[in-house]
Amino acid sequence: MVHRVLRSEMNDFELLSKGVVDLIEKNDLKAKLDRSKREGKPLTIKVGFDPTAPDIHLGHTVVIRKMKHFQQLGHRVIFLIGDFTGMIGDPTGKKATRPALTKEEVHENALTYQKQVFKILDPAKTEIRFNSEWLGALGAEGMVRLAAKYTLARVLERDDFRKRFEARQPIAIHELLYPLAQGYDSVALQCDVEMGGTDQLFNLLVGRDLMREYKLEPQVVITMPLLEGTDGVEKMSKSLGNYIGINESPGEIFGKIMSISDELMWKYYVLCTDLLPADIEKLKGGHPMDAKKGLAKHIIADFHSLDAAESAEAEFRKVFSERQAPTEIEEKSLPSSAEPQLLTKVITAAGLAPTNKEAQRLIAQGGVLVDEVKIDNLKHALDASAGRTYLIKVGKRRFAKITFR
RNA sequence: GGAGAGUUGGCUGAGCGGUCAAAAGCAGCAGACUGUAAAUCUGCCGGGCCUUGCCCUACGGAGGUUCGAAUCCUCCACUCUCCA
Repeated sequence: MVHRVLRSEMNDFELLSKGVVDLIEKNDLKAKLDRSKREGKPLTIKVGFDPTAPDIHLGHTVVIRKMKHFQQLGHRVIFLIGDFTGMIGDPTGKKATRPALTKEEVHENALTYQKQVFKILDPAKTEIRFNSEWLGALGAEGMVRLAAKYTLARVLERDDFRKRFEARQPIAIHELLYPLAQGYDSVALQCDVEMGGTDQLFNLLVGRDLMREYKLEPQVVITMPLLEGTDGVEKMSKSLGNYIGINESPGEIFGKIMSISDELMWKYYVLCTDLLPADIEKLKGGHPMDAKKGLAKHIIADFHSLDAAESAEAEFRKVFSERQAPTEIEEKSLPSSAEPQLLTKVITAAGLAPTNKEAQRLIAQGGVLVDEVKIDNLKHALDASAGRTYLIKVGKRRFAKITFR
């Protein structure tokens, strides 16, 4: 419904270029769109995904949302899973090379991807492909021939490589082959458009060059902004722990959205909702907290439902604004004993703190409430006879109802 | 192949042979405040122990020197630089 509004108020080119960072070349895209309309032939759009991280978060959805826009205009969208490149493994940093994925794992991950990605994309209009299909067939000889089409100097133009090179950090040879392999995907699929985050710009442009080498019409390259994670600084990623996964519970998403800074919220509005730019401007006049709640609800409605969004908001108000216990509290059973048990031990046993030491700190800092009463005595012990139940609150948002049995 | 530099806690990055569970910053956690799990301020930030202290594990790996080693020596692994 929202996208209908978008379409009716923008022409195709405007919709497709909304929010993009790079669009190379504008005129190429216009020409392709015109020709597609004239000949009734949809364009082929490719976006590649890493098979090792099948948890889709909001950062991924920025590009996926753009894929959806292409779909809405009737184009052919290819969700490309980089199983070949994934099998080689990307040895970033000092850690050992990632264990190569087996075929089974790759397919399992692909299914996980599908389940999530179809919350945004239209399954009927999405083609899922694996690049091992053509890269595997290339063989060593083909790979060498492919490598012959590019030079080291050109590869080192890539900012990422140059920085690492200048910082004297290791670069393994096969990493240099990555852009080539990715570019070859475009050759094999004869893409009209390839999209990615701004960090992908170089790889996408290599695709353009390689297509020329193979006498194909070069693809249009579109990059989308990278979405900062909940910390507001680093790009959203699972390994940094600053991500909001689309499979997370409504309550979790709501809280995480509320934790982003006021400034960052507007970027999320542009990139993670289909609201019209004009409507977003209007929101800026209101109270930031209301705008942020609205954002959280939009996002939850996309991946869960409107109802879920409403109840997540109610729950948030209850727990954080009114500081009450949440409606649903995790229940834990612990073995009873005749002797009273130290609160610190109980907290750790209930999984509310990772270690005893941590539990002690939490108590010392006044972060622990038992049955709504603050406990600041490290040696506080609970009557642990069978049947006793306590409501323990640790910090602002960790609750557990524990029962001794 | 030769010469040299380096490897420290989740990350960045200091560390004179004892006063090092290891500076500082970031991240994280807690408290206060508030408009939110925003911002700001304060505190905490390896683990164990009914804990004012004691014990265990930790500075790439394995040995060694020493009363004592993150700090010195040897070997190994890995990374980088320069020369070929």
